[in-house]
Amino acid sequence: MGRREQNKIDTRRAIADAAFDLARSVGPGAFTADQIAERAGVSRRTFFNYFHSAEDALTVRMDGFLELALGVFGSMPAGEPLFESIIRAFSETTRMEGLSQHGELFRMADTNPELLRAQLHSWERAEVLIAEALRRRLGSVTGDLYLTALVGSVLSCTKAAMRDWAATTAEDAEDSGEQLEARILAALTMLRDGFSEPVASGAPSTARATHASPGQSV
Amino acid sequence: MGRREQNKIDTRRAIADAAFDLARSVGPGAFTADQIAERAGVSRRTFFNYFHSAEDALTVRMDGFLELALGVFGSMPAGEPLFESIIRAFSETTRMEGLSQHGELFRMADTNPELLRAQLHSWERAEVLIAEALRRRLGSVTGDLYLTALVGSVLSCTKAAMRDWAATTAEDAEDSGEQLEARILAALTMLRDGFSEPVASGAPSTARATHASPGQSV
DNA sequence: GCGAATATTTGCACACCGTGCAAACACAGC
DNA sequence: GCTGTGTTTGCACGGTGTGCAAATATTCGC
Repeated sequence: MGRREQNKIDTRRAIADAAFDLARSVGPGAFTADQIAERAGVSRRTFFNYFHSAEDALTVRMDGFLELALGVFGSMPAGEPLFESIIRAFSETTRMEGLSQHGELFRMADTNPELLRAQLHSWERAEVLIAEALRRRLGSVTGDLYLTALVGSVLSCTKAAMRDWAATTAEDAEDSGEQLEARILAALTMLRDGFSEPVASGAPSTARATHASPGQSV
Repeated sequence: MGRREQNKIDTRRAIADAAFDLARSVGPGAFTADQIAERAGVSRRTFFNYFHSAEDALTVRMDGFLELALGVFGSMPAGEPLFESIIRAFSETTRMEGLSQHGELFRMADTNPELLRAQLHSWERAEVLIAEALRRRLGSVTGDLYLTALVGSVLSCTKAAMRDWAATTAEDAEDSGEQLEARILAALTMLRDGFSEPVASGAPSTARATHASPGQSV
């Protein structure tokens, strides 16, 4: 990798880290682009070369999660039932590092509309990318509506799982990753089963529905 | 209704209309808050009393659609199968007036990130409201994750339907409303059936799956 | 290594944004 | 009318986001 590429990656990371540190210490929305730039050791102008706004610098991690999921999905065997691949792609992605930061960022969005919007945009971008990947996999037999509705629903369920996880799981829990994985699995299973019956709430992770239902041989 | 209330409603509408007119004539993102205010006959400061940004003034119609859907849903018989109510609530809402503007706004979002974010935020707000309504209806037997995943998926499907509709349907088509209704019905039916088999694409609206499947007696 | 070509960073300028504040104004109720 | 309350307005101010050109860093051919 050339010097140029590496420098850009480093700079981007430095800015994102500075933004996250600031958000953590003074709260989201309570700091300026200048402060981020200063802490990252770049000029204000350079900050805006990398991100459109302070909040955008906080979606790098979320983007990373979704890109990783997309990558994992791409490496699934093509013959595997569709929902199998989807579920495994997202639940395996929970084994990535730095997951607790995601929870923190999710919670921050509750008190900061701009950050929420930036995160929603991040999901939206992922939706487009995943829809494209899925189209390549399924070919042109499927309708656009089917494809986009499916991808949107999958991401909505994943989002709901992460929200629930962020809201209920202690930040430094030992089994944080497993907690998230269980919720993603649960939500996507509900989706595959058409939300047919309401699922009792309360303590999650017990009696997870893992029974691989028949059919689903897309 | 008192003078005060009526004035606020009028002002809000005047601003929203001014914003929409401007977006239509010069394009989204190509006008300032000052211009909206001037056209609406209020001061710049007053504009910001009503909306946080120029783009926010363009989500009033979308908010209206979603609030209307929520209202329709609330008036459904409580004993009706859940998906019946949901599908009817959204598809009946397509009979509202001014639907073509929604299509226009959807398309505008393709070229304007800020508008897209504002619209995503609008859907997000609706998601929260609908989840609350659903919780009141279903009681506390359902888990939070089930509820939020369901609502998110339903709205994702509706969103996908509107996107497809906005992209493929002529703005001034006579049967524009029916076109949208058919797509919403199709997408929500896919969801209810767990996206079990890929649906062939191409010309929509023929052979719509209307068969009321058994079960679903939530 | 050296210099030309190319990419990135930086400072500057500028229009615009979003909000606190207090005065002016409009409406409601008595 | 007169008073209390809610709304609009102008003003000021710090912050945002971007075009531009000069300065700086990296790459590549030689």
